[in-house]
Amino acid sequence: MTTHTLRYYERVGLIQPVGRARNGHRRYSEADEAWLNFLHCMRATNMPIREMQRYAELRELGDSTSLERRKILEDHQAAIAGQITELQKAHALLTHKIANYKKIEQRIRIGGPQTAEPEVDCTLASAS
Amino acid sequence: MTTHTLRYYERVGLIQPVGRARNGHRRYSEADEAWLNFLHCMRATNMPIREMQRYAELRELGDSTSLERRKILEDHQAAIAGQITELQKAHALLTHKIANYKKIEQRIRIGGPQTAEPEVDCTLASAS
DNA sequence: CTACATCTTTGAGCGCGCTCAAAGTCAAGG
DNA sequence: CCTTGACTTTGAGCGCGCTCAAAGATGTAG
Repeated sequence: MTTHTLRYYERVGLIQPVGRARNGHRRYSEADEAWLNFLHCMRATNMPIREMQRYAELRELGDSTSLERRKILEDHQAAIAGQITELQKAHALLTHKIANYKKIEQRIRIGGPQTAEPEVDCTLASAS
Repeated sequence: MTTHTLRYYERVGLIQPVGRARNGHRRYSEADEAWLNFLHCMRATNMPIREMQRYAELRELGDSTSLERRKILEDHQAAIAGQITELQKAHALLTHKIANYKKIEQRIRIGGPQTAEPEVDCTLASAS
């Protein structure tokens, strides 16, 4: 996380004005770091800034917002589950395509028939 | 996939000029659809357009580019694996945080002690 | 014949999430 | 005293991946 990003997060309200040293420099407490870590983790899993802003806002309001905050996290967790599924599908598809390329390379090396089993853009459905 | 996106992909060379009906309208063949499906799958897993362009370019050049194309796919597959790991970590973290929220809500309902076990921004390391 | 919908083209615009530039302040080292 | 360097501020700029607007051609229904 760059200083630029930290400033940006501060500007858009993701983090509250943080403590300063005597010279005016920012000093991040451990609590700040934990919160930043959490933010980073959410961003890394594609939570939009707007949603993080909403969450941060509720957090400022205290425990009474627990339910709403929990809903946000549950929704995001579901989104993550969906992403994992997508990624796993793609991963499997790539395994097939890579194997196919290995076959092609084999054919080229042995100077075999160049026309048999042409390359196919296998879809997820028919991942041959 | 919107028509806008299809046009865009054509413009940037991800798909070759496609067949037309007599009136000039585009007609996508099954091969076209398979390729688009593949592109969609790669985009959905965060392959940058530039990399897809590179791949498409190599594809136009035929089997002799097999090795390089395979490398691209292998790299992307590794990237996907990394993403899955990240997502799984976040998923686990959220499970903990959600459980914590449920506890808080419980405390609120029974009017219990409001100060015990304050909320914590659990990190990945210490996901309590 | 007249609407209306659906495609075509080109080029511009936009939302997101940073990322950087410019100018200034302060603290320590030589 | 002077330089170096790390921070500060504000506001502008950018790369990505679409997304849309405007104007025009063509086909189908009433």
